[in-house]
Amino acid sequence: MGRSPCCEKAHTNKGAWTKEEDQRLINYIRSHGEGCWRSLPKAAGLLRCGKSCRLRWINYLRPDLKRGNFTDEEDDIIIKLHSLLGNKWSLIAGRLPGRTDNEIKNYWNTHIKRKLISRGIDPHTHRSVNAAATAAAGTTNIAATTCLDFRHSVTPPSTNDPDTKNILCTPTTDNSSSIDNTKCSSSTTEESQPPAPLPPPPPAAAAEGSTGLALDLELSIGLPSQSKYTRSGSFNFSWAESKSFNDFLRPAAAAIVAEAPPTAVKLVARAMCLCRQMGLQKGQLCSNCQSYNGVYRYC
DNA sequence: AACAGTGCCAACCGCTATTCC
DNA sequence: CGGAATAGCGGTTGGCACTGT
Repeated sequence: MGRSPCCEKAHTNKGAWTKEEDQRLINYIRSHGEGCWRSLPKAAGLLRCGKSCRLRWINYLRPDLKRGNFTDEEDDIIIKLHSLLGNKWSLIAGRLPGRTDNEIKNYWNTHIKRKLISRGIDPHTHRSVNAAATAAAGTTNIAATTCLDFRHSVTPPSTNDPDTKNILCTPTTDNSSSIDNTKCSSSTTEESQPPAPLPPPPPAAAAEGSTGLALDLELSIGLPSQSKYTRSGSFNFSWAESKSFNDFLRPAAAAIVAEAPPTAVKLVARAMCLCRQMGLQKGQLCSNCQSYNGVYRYC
Protein backbone atom coordinates (compact mmCIF):
# COMPACT_ATOMS: atom_id res chain seq x y z
CA MET A 1 0.00 0.00 0.00
CA GLY A 2 1.37 3.38 -0.95
CA ARG A 3 1.40 6.54 1.00
CA SER A 4 -1.80 8.22 1.93
CA PRO A 5 -2.82 11.05 -0.39
CA CYS A 6 -1.62 14.52 0.50
CA CYS A 7 -5.17 15.72 0.92
CA GLU A 8 -8.76 14.65 1.00
CA LYS A 9 -9.31 14.32 -2.72
CA ALA A 10 -13.05 13.93 -2.45
CA HIS A 11 -13.39 17.45 -1.10
CA THR A 12 -10.96 19.34 -3.27
CA ASN A 13 -11.41 21.21 -6.50
CA LYS A 14 -9.30 20.36 -9.47
CA GLY A 15 -8.60 21.98 -12.77
CA ALA A 16 -8.34 25.62 -13.62
CA TRP A 17 -8.30 28.12 -10.81
CA THR A 18 -11.01 30.74 -10.57
CA LYS A 19 -10.29 34.41 -9.95
CA GLU A 20 -11.84 34.08 -6.55
CA GLU A 21 -9.58 31.21 -5.61
CA ASP A 22 -6.57 33.15 -6.83
CA GLN A 23 -7.57 36.14 -4.76
CA ARG A 24 -8.08 34.05 -1.66
CA LEU A 25 -4.66 32.52 -2.07
CA ILE A 26 -2.99 35.86 -2.72
CA ASN A 27 -4.68 37.47 0.24
CA TYR A 28 -3.74 34.65 2.53
CA ILE A 29 -0.10 34.57 1.51
CA ARG A 30 0.14 38.36 1.68
CA SER A 31 -0.97 38.37 5.26
CA HIS A 32 0.56 35.13 6.48
CA GLY A 33 3.39 34.38 4.10
CA GLU A 34 4.22 31.02 2.63
CA GLY A 35 4.00 28.50 5.32
CA CYS A 36 2.67 25.02 5.61
CA TRP A 37 1.10 24.25 2.29
CA ARG A 38 -0.83 21.38 3.71
CA SER A 39 -2.75 23.51 6.15
CA LEU A 40 -2.92 26.58 3.91
CA PRO A 41 -6.00 25.62 1.88
CA LYS A 42 -8.14 25.17 4.94
CA ALA A 43 -6.82 28.32 6.58
CA ALA A 44 -7.34 30.29 3.38
CA GLY A 45 -10.79 28.85 2.79
CA LEU A 46 -9.82 27.03 -0.36
CA LEU A 47 -11.09 23.67 -1.47
CA ARG A 48 -7.75 22.80 -2.98
CA CYS A 49 -4.92 20.45 -2.28
CA GLY A 50 -1.97 22.19 -0.61
CA LYS A 51 0.22 21.02 -3.38
CA SER A 52 -2.05 22.63 -5.91
CA CYS A 53 -1.96 25.91 -3.97
CA ARG A 54 1.79 25.84 -3.88
CA LEU A 55 2.04 25.26 -7.62
CA ARG A 56 -0.49 27.96 -8.39
CA TRP A 57 1.39 30.47 -6.26
CA ILE A 58 4.84 29.60 -7.50
CA ASN A 59 4.00 29.30 -11.17
CA TYR A 60 1.37 31.93 -11.61
CA LEU A 61 0.52 34.25 -8.74
CA ARG A 62 3.90 35.24 -7.38
CA PRO A 63 4.31 39.01 -7.76
CA ASP A 64 7.81 38.85 -9.20
CA LEU A 65 6.96 36.72 -12.20
CA LYS A 66 8.06 38.20 -15.47
CA ARG A 67 5.50 36.69 -17.85
CA GLY A 68 5.67 37.50 -21.52
CA ASN A 69 7.92 36.16 -24.23
CA PHE A 70 11.39 34.92 -23.59
CA THR A 71 14.16 37.15 -24.92
CA ASP A 72 16.96 35.89 -27.13
CA GLU A 73 19.28 36.35 -24.20
CA GLU A 74 17.09 34.17 -22.05
CA ASP A 75 17.02 31.58 -24.82
CA ASP A 76 20.79 31.48 -24.85
CA ILE A 77 21.00 31.19 -21.10
CA ILE A 78 18.54 28.33 -21.07
CA ILE A 79 20.40 26.50 -23.81
CA LYS A 80 23.73 26.94 -22.10
CA LEU A 81 22.47 25.92 -18.72
CA HIS A 82 20.60 22.97 -20.13
CA SER A 83 23.74 21.78 -21.85
CA LEU A 84 25.42 21.83 -18.48
CA LEU A 85 22.69 20.77 -16.12
CA GLY A 86 20.28 18.79 -18.24
CA ASN A 87 16.64 18.83 -17.24
CA LYS A 88 17.29 20.50 -13.93
CA TRP A 89 14.60 23.06 -14.54
CA SER A 90 14.60 24.46 -11.05
CA LEU A 91 18.33 25.10 -11.21
CA ILE A 92 17.96 26.75 -14.58
CA ALA A 93 15.07 28.83 -13.27
CA GLY A 94 17.30 29.97 -10.44
CA ARG A 95 19.43 31.78 -13.02
CA LEU A 96 16.49 33.42 -14.74
CA PRO A 97 14.81 35.85 -12.38
CA GLY A 98 11.07 36.02 -12.86
CA ARG A 99 10.87 32.71 -14.67
CA THR A 100 9.61 29.50 -13.18
CA ASP A 101 10.89 26.02 -13.73
CA ASN A 102 7.55 25.01 -15.18
CA GLU A 103 7.61 27.90 -17.60
CA ILE A 104 11.14 27.12 -18.69
CA LYS A 105 10.33 23.45 -19.05
CA ASN A 106 7.34 24.24 -21.23
CA TYR A 107 9.33 26.73 -23.26
CA TRP A 108 12.09 24.22 -23.75
CA ASN A 109 9.72 21.54 -24.95
CA THR A 110 7.75 23.81 -27.25
CA HIS A 111 10.32 26.23 -28.65
CA ILE A 112 13.94 25.60 -27.90
CA LYS A 113 13.94 21.92 -28.73
CA ARG A 114 12.60 22.73 -32.15
CA LYS A 115 15.01 25.59 -32.56
CA LEU A 116 17.98 23.37 -31.82
CA ILE A 117 16.73 20.60 -34.05
CA SER A 118 16.32 23.07 -36.89
CA ARG A 119 19.96 24.04 -36.38
CA GLY A 120 20.96 20.41 -36.56
CA ILE A 121 21.69 20.16 -32.86
CA ASP A 122 20.47 17.32 -30.73
CA PRO A 123 18.55 18.97 -27.86
CA HIS A 124 19.46 16.15 -25.50
CA THR A 125 23.18 16.09 -26.06
CA HIS A 126 23.67 19.60 -27.46
CA ARG A 127 25.87 18.08 -30.08
CA SER A 128 25.35 18.38 -33.76
CA VAL A 129 23.39 15.52 -35.17
CA ASN A 130 26.22 14.84 -37.62
CA ALA A 131 28.79 14.75 -34.86
CA ALA A 132 26.67 12.37 -32.89
CA ALA A 133 26.51 10.09 -35.88
CA THR A 134 30.25 10.35 -36.26
CA ALA A 135 30.74 9.53 -32.62
CA ALA A 136 28.57 6.51 -33.00
CA ALA A 137 30.92 5.40 -35.74
CA GLY A 138 33.76 5.51 -33.25
CA THR A 139 35.70 8.53 -34.48
CA THR A 140 36.81 11.63 -32.67
CA ASN A 141 34.04 14.14 -32.56
CA ILE A 142 34.02 17.80 -31.92
CA ALA A 143 30.56 19.16 -32.35
CA ALA A 144 29.89 22.70 -33.28
CA THR A 145 27.51 23.72 -30.62
CA THR A 146 26.96 26.34 -27.99
CA CYS A 147 30.20 27.53 -26.54
CA LEU A 148 30.03 27.46 -22.80
CA ASP A 149 33.26 29.36 -22.32
CA PHE A 150 34.78 27.08 -19.76
CA ARG A 151 38.04 28.86 -19.57
CA HIS A 152 39.47 26.58 -16.98
CA SER A 153 37.99 23.31 -17.93
CA VAL A 154 40.53 20.82 -16.86
CA THR A 155 39.46 17.34 -16.09
CA PRO A 156 36.92 15.69 -18.29
CA PRO A 157 33.99 14.49 -16.27
CA SER A 158 34.19 10.79 -15.91
CA THR A 159 30.48 10.39 -15.94
CA ASN A 160 28.55 8.73 -18.68
CA ASP A 161 25.90 11.36 -18.48
CA PRO A 162 25.62 12.76 -22.00
CA ASP A 163 24.79 16.17 -20.63
CA THR A 164 28.26 16.52 -19.19
CA LYS A 165 30.13 15.42 -22.26
CA ASN A 166 30.04 18.64 -24.16
CA ILE A 167 31.27 21.14 -21.68
CA LEU A 168 34.93 21.35 -22.46
CA CYS A 169 36.61 24.28 -24.11
CA THR A 170 40.21 24.43 -25.12
CA PRO A 171 41.78 26.25 -22.19
CA THR A 172 42.74 29.78 -23.01
CA THR A 173 45.81 31.54 -21.77
CA ASP A 174 44.18 34.50 -20.20
CA ASN A 175 41.33 35.13 -17.89
CA SER A 176 39.52 37.69 -19.95
CA SER A 177 35.81 37.53 -19.56
CA SER A 178 34.99 37.75 -23.23
CA ILE A 179 33.72 34.72 -25.01
CA ASP A 180 36.04 33.46 -27.68
CA ASN A 181 34.12 31.03 -29.78
CA THR A 182 37.15 30.21 -31.83
CA LYS A 183 38.75 28.63 -28.81
CA CYS A 184 35.80 26.65 -27.77
CA SER A 185 34.26 23.50 -28.97
CA SER A 186 32.16 20.88 -27.47
CA SER A 187 33.66 17.51 -27.13
CA THR A 188 33.17 14.21 -25.54
CA THR A 189 35.38 12.61 -22.99
CA GLU A 190 36.97 10.75 -25.85
CA GLU A 191 38.44 14.03 -27.07
CA SER A 192 42.09 13.39 -27.76
CA GLN A 193 43.42 16.74 -26.57
CA PRO A 194 44.86 16.35 -23.09
CA PRO A 195 43.39 18.46 -20.38
CA ALA A 196 45.28 21.37 -18.91
CA PRO A 197 47.01 20.83 -15.56
CA LEU A 198 44.84 20.95 -12.52
CA PRO A 199 45.09 24.09 -10.44
CA PRO A 200 45.29 23.50 -6.72
CA PRO A 201 41.90 22.64 -5.34
CA PRO A 202 40.25 25.55 -3.61
CA PRO A 203 40.25 25.21 0.14
CA ALA A 204 36.51 25.29 0.34
CA ALA A 205 36.27 22.49 -2.17
CA ALA A 206 38.64 20.40 -0.15
CA ALA A 207 36.73 21.21 2.97
CA GLU A 208 33.54 20.09 1.35
CA GLY A 209 35.00 16.82 0.31
CA SER A 210 35.15 17.70 -3.33
CA THR A 211 36.86 15.32 -5.67
CA GLY A 212 39.33 18.06 -6.48
CA LEU A 213 37.91 18.55 -9.92
CA ALA A 214 38.33 22.22 -10.63
CA LEU A 215 35.88 23.32 -13.22
CA ASP A 216 35.31 27.02 -13.55
CA LEU A 217 31.63 27.65 -13.93
CA GLU A 218 31.99 30.81 -15.94
CA LEU A 219 29.05 30.80 -18.23
CA SER A 220 29.72 34.27 -19.51
CA ILE A 221 26.15 35.25 -19.10
CA GLY A 222 24.68 38.10 -17.21
CA LEU A 223 24.76 37.74 -13.50
CA PRO A 224 21.33 37.18 -12.18
CA SER A 225 19.60 39.82 -10.28
CA GLN A 226 18.77 38.30 -7.00
CA SER A 227 15.44 36.65 -7.25
CA LYS A 228 13.84 36.22 -3.92
CA TYR A 229 11.75 33.39 -5.16
CA THR A 230 12.96 30.08 -6.37
CA ARG A 231 11.04 26.90 -6.41
CA SER A 232 14.00 25.05 -5.04
CA GLY A 233 15.76 27.75 -3.10
CA SER A 234 18.93 25.96 -4.06
CA PHE A 235 21.88 27.27 -5.98
CA ASN A 236 20.65 30.80 -6.31
CA PHE A 237 23.42 32.78 -4.72
CA SER A 238 24.13 36.43 -5.03
CA TRP A 239 27.14 35.51 -7.10
CA ALA A 240 28.42 38.93 -8.00
CA GLU A 241 28.65 40.13 -4.45
CA SER A 242 30.63 37.31 -3.02
CA LYS A 243 34.33 37.42 -3.82
CA SER A 244 34.96 34.43 -1.66
CA PHE A 245 32.32 32.52 -3.46
CA ASN A 246 33.70 33.46 -6.85
CA ASP A 247 37.25 32.66 -5.89
CA PHE A 248 36.82 29.42 -4.09
CA LEU A 249 33.34 28.07 -3.86
CA ARG A 250 32.01 28.49 -7.34
CA PRO A 251 34.59 26.26 -9.00
CA ALA A 252 33.91 23.59 -6.44
CA ALA A 253 30.18 23.97 -6.82
CA ALA A 254 30.51 23.75 -10.57
CA ALA A 255 32.57 20.64 -10.34
CA ILE A 256 30.04 18.99 -8.17
CA VAL A 257 27.17 20.17 -10.29
CA ALA A 258 28.88 18.61 -13.26
CA GLU A 259 29.68 15.34 -11.63
CA ALA A 260 27.43 14.69 -8.74
CA PRO A 261 23.93 13.33 -8.64
CA PRO A 262 21.22 15.94 -8.20
CA THR A 263 20.98 15.40 -4.49
CA ALA A 264 24.59 16.27 -4.01
CA VAL A 265 24.08 19.52 -5.85
CA LYS A 266 21.50 20.55 -3.33
CA LEU A 267 23.63 19.51 -0.42
CA VAL A 268 26.60 21.43 -1.72
CA ALA A 269 24.54 24.52 -2.42
CA ARG A 270 23.31 24.43 1.11
CA ALA A 271 26.64 23.57 2.64
CA MET A 272 28.35 26.35 0.76
CA CYS A 273 26.12 29.15 1.83
CA LEU A 274 28.46 31.28 3.86
CA CYS A 275 26.41 34.44 4.07
CA ARG A 276 26.36 34.36 7.81
CA GLN A 277 30.01 33.48 8.21
CA MET A 278 30.94 36.26 5.82
CA GLY A 279 28.97 38.76 7.80
CA LEU A 280 26.80 39.77 4.89
CA GLN A 281 24.01 42.21 5.54
CA LYS A 282 20.38 41.96 4.56
CA GLY A 283 20.69 43.11 0.97
CA GLN A 284 23.57 40.75 0.32
CA LEU A 285 22.04 37.54 1.52
CA CYS A 286 21.48 34.72 -0.86
CA SER A 287 18.02 33.37 -1.43
CA ASN A 288 18.71 30.52 0.93
CA CYS A 289 18.96 33.07 3.68
CA GLN A 290 16.33 35.52 2.65
CA SER A 291 12.70 34.69 2.49
CA TYR A 292 10.53 36.60 0.10
CA ASN A 293 8.15 38.08 2.59
CA GLY A 294 10.68 40.33 4.15
CA VAL A 295 11.62 38.06 7.02
CA TYR A 296 15.32 37.38 6.93
CA ARG A 297 16.80 34.17 8.15
CA TYR A 298 20.17 32.59 7.85
CA CYS A 299 20.31 29.22 6.25
C1' DA B 1 -19.28 27.97 -40.81
C1' DA B 2 -17.68 23.63 -39.26
C1' DC B 3 -14.35 20.51 -38.35
C1' DA B 4 -9.66 18.61 -37.67
C1' DG B 5 -5.03 19.25 -36.53
C1' DT B 6 -1.56 21.51 -33.89
C1' DG B 7 0.65 24.27 -30.35
C1' DC B 8 0.85 25.96 -25.95
C1' DC B 9 0.69 26.08 -21.08
C1' DA B 10 -1.50 25.46 -16.55
C1' DA B 11 -2.17 21.90 -13.66
C1' DC B 12 -1.75 17.25 -12.13
C1' DC B 13 0.73 12.95 -10.86
C1' DG B 14 4.12 10.12 -9.00
C1' DC B 15 8.29 9.97 -7.14
C1' DT B 16 12.36 11.46 -4.24
C1' DA B 17 14.39 14.37 -0.76
C1' DT B 18 14.06 16.58 3.44
C1' DT B 19 12.25 17.64 7.84
C1' DC B 20 9.93 16.58 11.94
C1' DC B 21 8.64 13.91 15.86
C1' DC C 1 17.21 6.07 14.60
C1' DG C 2 13.13 5.11 12.04
C1' DG C 3 8.86 6.21 10.24
C1' DA C 4 5.53 9.68 8.98
C1' DA C 5 4.64 14.08 7.13
C1' DT C 6 5.76 17.58 4.13
C1' DA C 7 8.14 19.93 0.40
C1' DG C 8 10.03 19.89 -4.00
C1' DC C 9 11.03 18.17 -8.59
C1' DG C 10 10.42 16.57 -13.33
C1' DG C 11 7.41 14.19 -16.54
C1' DT C 12 2.94 14.06 -18.40
C1' DT C 13 -1.69 15.39 -19.55
C1' DG C 14 -6.05 18.01 -20.41
C1' DG C 15 -8.09 21.62 -22.38
C1' DC C 16 -8.16 25.94 -24.63
C1' DA C 17 -6.77 28.87 -28.56
C1' DC C 18 -5.32 29.25 -32.97
C1' DT C 19 -4.72 27.85 -37.82
C1' DG C 20 -5.63 25.39 -41.93
C1' DT C 21 -8.81 22.96 -44.90
